[in-house]
Amino acid sequence: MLYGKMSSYEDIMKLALERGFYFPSCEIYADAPAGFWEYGANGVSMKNKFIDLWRRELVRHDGMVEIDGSQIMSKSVFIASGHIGNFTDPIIKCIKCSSIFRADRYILEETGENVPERMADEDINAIIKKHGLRCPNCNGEFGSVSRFNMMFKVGIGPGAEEAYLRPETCQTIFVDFPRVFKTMRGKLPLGIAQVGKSFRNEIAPRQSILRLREFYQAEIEVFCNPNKLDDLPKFEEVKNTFLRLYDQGSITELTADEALRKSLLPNKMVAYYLALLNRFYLKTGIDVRRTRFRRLSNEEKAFYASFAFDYEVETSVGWLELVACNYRSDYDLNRHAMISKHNLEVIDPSDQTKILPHIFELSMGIDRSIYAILEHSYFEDRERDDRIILKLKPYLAPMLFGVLPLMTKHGLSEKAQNIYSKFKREFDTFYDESGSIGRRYRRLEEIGVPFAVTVDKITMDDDTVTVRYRDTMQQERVSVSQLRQFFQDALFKSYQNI
RNA sequence: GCGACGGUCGUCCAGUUUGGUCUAGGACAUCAGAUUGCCAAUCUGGUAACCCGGGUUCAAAUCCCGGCCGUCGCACCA
Repeated sequence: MLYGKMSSYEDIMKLALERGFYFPSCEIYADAPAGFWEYGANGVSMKNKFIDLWRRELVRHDGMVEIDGSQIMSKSVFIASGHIGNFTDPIIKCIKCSSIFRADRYILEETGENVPERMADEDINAIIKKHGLRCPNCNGEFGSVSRFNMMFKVGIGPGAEEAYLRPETCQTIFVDFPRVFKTMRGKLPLGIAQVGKSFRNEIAPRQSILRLREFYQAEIEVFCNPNKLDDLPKFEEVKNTFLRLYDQGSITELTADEALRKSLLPNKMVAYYLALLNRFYLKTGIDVRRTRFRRLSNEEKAFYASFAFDYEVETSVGWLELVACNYRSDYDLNRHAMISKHNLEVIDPSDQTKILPHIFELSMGIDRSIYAILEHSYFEDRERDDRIILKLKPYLAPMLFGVLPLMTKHGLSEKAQNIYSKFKREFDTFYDESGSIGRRYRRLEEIGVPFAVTVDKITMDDDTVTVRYRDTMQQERVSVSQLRQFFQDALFKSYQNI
């Protein structure tokens, strides 16, 4: 690889701030809350292209349907989903030093007494009193139990009717399932996908876009017949895809097929989607040798999951969870059917049986993925060339090429602006005549622009330009009339060759 | 949320110990001009900051209080 130094969180943070990939929300105000970040121009462009890639490699590839649902959903949705019952944690606060503890855990730890999830606050208070529990930090007394929920509550309309910002995008997919299945003439298995924002009131948001209170998810919910998880002909096309499975401290690399035969994966349905996911991340330019699928233990996995794999990537801040792959069984549809009193069963057309589908999901964190791509693409060499290069794939780079006149004299500016105008609606490109040519090349490299088009004196004679390659710094002469084809090919080839 | 430490141009840093000489300095970046004309060259000039609020004082970037944010640790993490 080019250059020795590993990129760090600080490098990426600095680049993001200086070059407008992302930055803190409301930053001109002192009361700007933590956990909210904005994408700037370069960040948005890259994020949009990431989502496009996700659509190509997963949604379209697999014939899924995509929806775009509301971010605010009714209270009933979250009663059904379990977020209100399971995620209002009882907490106790020390009156003296203000330390906060999970009441149920603390009581269990100190007394061995089990606190059921739905125990009333008064009963919990009584237990604390009975055992005379005090703050372990300062021996102060505890105040009475209060509730903390990770969801943001909102009041709808003048009556302030209780509703919540969704803590995961998938809930809209679940509640929309019957209509989407009908209107899209659905057949099992059916993938329903969604990109959008989710909201969690994290206690301690940290590390910029790695742990946000408002964040982007790209979720895929595959609705399937639980009796046919191994009846999946399309598995053949991915069976030789290599997967890196992590278990008991070590990573095993083997094909999806082998993983199935060794029972490291439960069925073809899961193996198929993990393989697709792996292929997708290969195309993002993340170094897949630094990724793994980690099977979660019973203690780690979410309450709705019967088994779960996390797709993780190694970065300078440790292993980062990018995608949660959960087998949610019929938990969600079952609960929504029960609470809403709608029958959510469908006919599996393949054998005309009526079933409540099971769900396997790929829940992707977009912000973290963007970060991981940036970090794995960042290279610098301070000693030799003093270059910082973001080696983004051309189809993910914020800009595909810059148009630069070698000098501003002899009509070169005008010629270059002409070329820029010709392509600006078709490609992400921009014009720059400020500073020396070398400086302009460096600026492009730093935000990952893979090509530079330079207009020189020869251009004025024969209408050719030089195209410079970011990674090699090599140049070739291309006729202006061939530029469109050149960039279309470049995009296509970079995409095909992976 | 708790604890420790910190917060000065876009970025990094000096200045805070001992209040005044700070009308806040430098480097890089950026903008304009000159010059060169294919890899961060040079010269000239410019833009640009003391996190917010309150207090002490003749005087606050500097001291005090509160808040916010950041880093780390604990806790949390669907």
